[in-house]
Amino acid sequence: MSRRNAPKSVIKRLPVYLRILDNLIRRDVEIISSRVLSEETGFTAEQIRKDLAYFGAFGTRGTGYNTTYLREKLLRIIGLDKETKLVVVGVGHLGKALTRYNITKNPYVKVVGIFDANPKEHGSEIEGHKVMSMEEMPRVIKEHDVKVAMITVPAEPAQDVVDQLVENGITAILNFAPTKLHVPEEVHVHNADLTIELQSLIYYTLEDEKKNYAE
Amino acid sequence: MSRRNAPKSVIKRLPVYLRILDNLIRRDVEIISSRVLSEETGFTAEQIRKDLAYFGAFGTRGTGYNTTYLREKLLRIIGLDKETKLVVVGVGHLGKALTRYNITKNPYVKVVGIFDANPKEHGSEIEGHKVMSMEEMPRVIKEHDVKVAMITVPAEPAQDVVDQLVENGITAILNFAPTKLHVPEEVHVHNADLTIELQSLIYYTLEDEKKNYAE
DNA sequence: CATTGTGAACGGATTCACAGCC
DNA sequence: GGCTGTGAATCCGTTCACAATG
Repeated sequence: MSRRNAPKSVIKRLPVYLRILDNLIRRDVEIISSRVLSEETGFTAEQIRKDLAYFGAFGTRGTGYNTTYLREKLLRIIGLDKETKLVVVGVGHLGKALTRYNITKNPYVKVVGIFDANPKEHGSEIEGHKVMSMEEMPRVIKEHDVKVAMITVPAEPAQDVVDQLVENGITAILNFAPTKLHVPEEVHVHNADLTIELQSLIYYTLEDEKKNYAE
Repeated sequence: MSRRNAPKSVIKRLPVYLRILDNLIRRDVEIISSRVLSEETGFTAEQIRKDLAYFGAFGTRGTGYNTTYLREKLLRIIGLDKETKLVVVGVGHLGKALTRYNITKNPYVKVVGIFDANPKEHGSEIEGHKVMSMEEMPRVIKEHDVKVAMITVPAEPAQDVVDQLVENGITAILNFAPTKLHVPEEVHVHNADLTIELQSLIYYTLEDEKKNYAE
């Protein structure tokens, strides 16, 4: 069955399923029902079945899903069946931590270039990877045919950095800079904005205090 | 006009508006139309007007919105008109970086406690704040009446940490641990999961390669 | 008979279109 | 005239209910 254009919300859930399956397989669980997946993920069983059905019929009626088989299908669907190359731009505290996290914890992803505008950082190492100058970025992206970038620069230079990335062939950007990025339609941006998450969370702490907002 | 129960999607956009307003005010812009806000945020002008209308009529027909006035309203709506106290649990590389980020970049938020299970971290400082043992957490939360927590512990201990937080009165959790947290209905969790963001992004890099997934 | 896979019904959020107002 | 505020129409994702099937 071929890929129908699944909604974004579905795509965001696929990595969750993958993570649960990894855990189950580690515990030698071979079969899993949508009901149990539901308990593990917090999504409804119907939703899980429908999500998977966007890409094919992977289960067995009356039984459930084979964990190993489903995991392999998900890897293929998400695009993790082959290693994804990644460049990182910006190595402040957060950039360093996130880069380290990706290098050590994300087996499906390979960091092939780390860049920063600050010359003081050039040549320093993060988990054995040297930080390079921005000038080297185009060469590295082309050399490895990189499509995915993570940026953790401040808000001000972010758009300029993104323009350079897009110009050199990047089509997917994980943005930690606290700003809206403008990119061509074919380029995908996922924003991971700490401040927005935290502030919208704070909203709910006063949810029950029924207050007035005009005057 | 009083707060009607606005959808989650609206709440997530409020901090975006706030950030744009902060920038505009810094540039001495006094009036802004929903159309220009639309260009700055990427949301449609109608959506912006509707979002704001959930909380009141803050604009002037024929003119637009007064930036300073709207900013103040938004601060009040989100709950940022008074300082929000925050505790942090887990100070690995990522926890340290995020804590630093909050202390230095988030003026509306005040970190009142940083905790870690690892005794080696106890007494070490992050931007002048001492890291404490988990045993001190209940006291600090009660002393400051803290409602919001950020957790950056590994997946395994995350649920246990969350249970402790909830037990001590935390009602809002920003979760960086790569796992689903189970909490009572009245507790709000926002997940900020790097791996999920990155993996779902990778999906889109192969969007155009029309492939088959069942064999 | 348990569980998947799926068309139909539902509901919530976005967009449309325009009335209301400065 | 221009821009906000908003009911109505639309779109899209979730839930429901059940047919299909190992």
